[in-house]
Amino acid sequence: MTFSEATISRLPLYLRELLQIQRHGEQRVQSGVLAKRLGLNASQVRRDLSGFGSMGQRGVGYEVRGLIQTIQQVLGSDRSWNVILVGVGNLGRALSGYRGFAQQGFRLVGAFDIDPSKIGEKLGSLTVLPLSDLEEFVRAEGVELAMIAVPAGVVTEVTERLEMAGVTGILNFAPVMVRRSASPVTVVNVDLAIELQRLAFLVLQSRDDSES
Amino acid sequence: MTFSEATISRLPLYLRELLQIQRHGEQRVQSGVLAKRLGLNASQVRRDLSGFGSMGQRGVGYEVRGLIQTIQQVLGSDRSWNVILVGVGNLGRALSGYRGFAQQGFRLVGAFDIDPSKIGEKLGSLTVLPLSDLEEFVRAEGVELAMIAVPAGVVTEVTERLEMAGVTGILNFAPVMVRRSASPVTVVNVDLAIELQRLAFLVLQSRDDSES
DNA sequence: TAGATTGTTAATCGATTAACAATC
DNA sequence: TAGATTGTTAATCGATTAACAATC
Repeated sequence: MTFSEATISRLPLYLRELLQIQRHGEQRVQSGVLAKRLGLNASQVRRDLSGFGSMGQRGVGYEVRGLIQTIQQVLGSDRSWNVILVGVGNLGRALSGYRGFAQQGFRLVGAFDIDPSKIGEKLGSLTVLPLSDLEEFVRAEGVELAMIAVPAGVVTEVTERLEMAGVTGILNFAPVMVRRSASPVTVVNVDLAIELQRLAFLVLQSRDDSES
Repeated sequence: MTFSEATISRLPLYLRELLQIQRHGEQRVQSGVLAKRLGLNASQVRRDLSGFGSMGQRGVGYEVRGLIQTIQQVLGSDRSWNVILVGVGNLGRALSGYRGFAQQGFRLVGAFDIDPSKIGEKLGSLTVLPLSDLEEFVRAEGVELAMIAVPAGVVTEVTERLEMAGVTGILNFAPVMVRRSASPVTVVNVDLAIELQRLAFLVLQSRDDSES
């Protein structure tokens, strides 16, 4: 069971739509329906899904429940992940309250900050801990993933400490690319300003198109 | 001056690195340096940048200042955009305080919520306005872009209202895909849970790799 | 001139799509 | 059986990369 880069990036999208379809009470879905909802081509959807082996029935479609289970298994959201948050600013707070995470098996088990005024503060059911507790906590709780929402200047330091402590994946929201030298840590960078920039560019482009 | 999809998605990344390089005091940069910083191939960088016409000097490199200006122009971040925020929950608050926006020409000029308890609240220098003021505000202030951070259930309604009011671009942070029928509005969807899912998958994959 | 690096071509690689036989 | 939809092939399209002549 191996998938292309492009297919992998679409699996979470399929999963989201399928969960929605399931909530709607549908038991089956066709490639054409999924394609339309996601703005893709039906052939593309069938090709993506065929990576799972035979999941569909010709003339009928795909069983929603089965597809969901399989995709969740591939993505690792059939199991639970212990996640910590480093940096309890505005963005960190937003992340800690984000509903979507828990639904996909991500359990926020700890939150850290360096600012003494924030230590001890409540974040839902969590208490903000000092950054100095980071390493011990990661080991004791078996933390695998970390979200970092700290100022750009301290990203490198925090990343290194997480790495040393044994975290295996980092979701970085600071506007600097985390470079991992030759370490075994996987990093995904999310830059909100870049998304806004992409939007602005697309808007300009669609204006040009409609003029010509 | 026309760019491929793939190149466009990299332009904001080039811009970010170039700004960093400039802050460092460097006046010139080579394709190989940019490539390394962004994890790309040097040929790819040269090919991307060659879309601007001749910006580099053989044997020397590219002038940082000139590249920055050109990319900003292409992306539309050489001018200023009026942006509003709809939905002042945790995420909305985080977005309103995000430093990166202003730096790239995005001016947050208004914030809206439907919850009466939030109306009148201060958000930096802004005051949260009731959703009922949306249309008038958009027209009066010449708002072009909107960020929406509202519950999934009201995304469609909010989107339609923004569309009718004349907004041309929407950055959607709610975990539902905004579908634009045949409207002229450009939408970019950002789903934070999906990024965490991608991370988890990549972590699983790197474990498999290192085992085999 | 000698060394360095661009700009661009041609080759390769990967992803999308149309089409249709297989089959429910 | 007739209608529908999958799974898969082959064709197309687009993006990446190596290589090197052009030129600073």
